[in-house]
Amino acid sequence: MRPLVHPSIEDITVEGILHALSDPVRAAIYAELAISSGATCSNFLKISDREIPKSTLSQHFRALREAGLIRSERQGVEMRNSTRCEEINQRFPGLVMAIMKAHQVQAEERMRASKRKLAVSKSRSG
Amino acid sequence: MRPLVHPSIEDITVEGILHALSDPVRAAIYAELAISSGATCSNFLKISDREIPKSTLSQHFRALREAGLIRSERQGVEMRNSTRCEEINQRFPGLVMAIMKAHQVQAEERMRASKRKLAVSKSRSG
DNA sequence: TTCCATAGTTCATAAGTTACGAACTACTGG
DNA sequence: CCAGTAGTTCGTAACTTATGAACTATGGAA
Repeated sequence: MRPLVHPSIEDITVEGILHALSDPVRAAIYAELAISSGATCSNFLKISDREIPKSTLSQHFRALREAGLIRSERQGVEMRNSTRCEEINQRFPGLVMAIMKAHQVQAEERMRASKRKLAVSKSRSG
Repeated sequence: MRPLVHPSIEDITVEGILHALSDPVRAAIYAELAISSGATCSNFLKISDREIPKSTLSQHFRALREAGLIRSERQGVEMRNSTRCEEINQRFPGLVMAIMKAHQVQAEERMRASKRKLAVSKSRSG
């Protein structure tokens, strides 16, 4: 089994970061990790109402890791993941924060939209 | 020929923006447009020392347009392109600016790196 | 008009990327 | 050593992207 690859800070690219975070599942994983550092992969088998197969999840973690966004370390039988946000923020100040903030804005909008929709369907049926 | 698609501001997604700007050619086009608004597609047939086939370029413009990053308008025989940065900045404050800034940091680093390399090869040969 | 040139789009397809089930490896406790 | 849990790898099907060739759209000249 090949060892985990973590790019050194100067090998991290903007393209890589953007690509990694342009996937909604990976963005959600990253956001969650930013809050609760040290989570394992299988903590995310269910994310935002979707079941993710574990092989897919493994690939998502690899993508985040090889883009330089997270660090993964084996701890016994499981994997502890944490963000590399301080490092990245030093190299690309404000980048990751702006992206996370935008994702949050969007999540809030979607929540509002789904509430509106629910209200409309209730008023139609009732 | 199907008409140009420009998403309305509320249909623009963070995923879409990140994906569009995760390609170095598209990021370069966008950066250039941010400075010199109104450029045409064929202004970019050569970008950062690379020849881009015009069909490929057309697809890149479509990607930027459908992600909501640029607006394209036919003007006579050509297409005038401009960024939608004010709109986007209203919805996702700071996002696009942070990305552009990061791309710039990286471009500067690469320039420094290539200069160092050149100096090394000169000192070896001389 | 008709024809030509310029600017860009579309289409077919080849090349590359991603998703996911099945089979694997790695570690732990009994 | 075995069983169980956590995660990885591999094969392949599905999707995406790049590009040449053929097309559309527009404007000007004959």
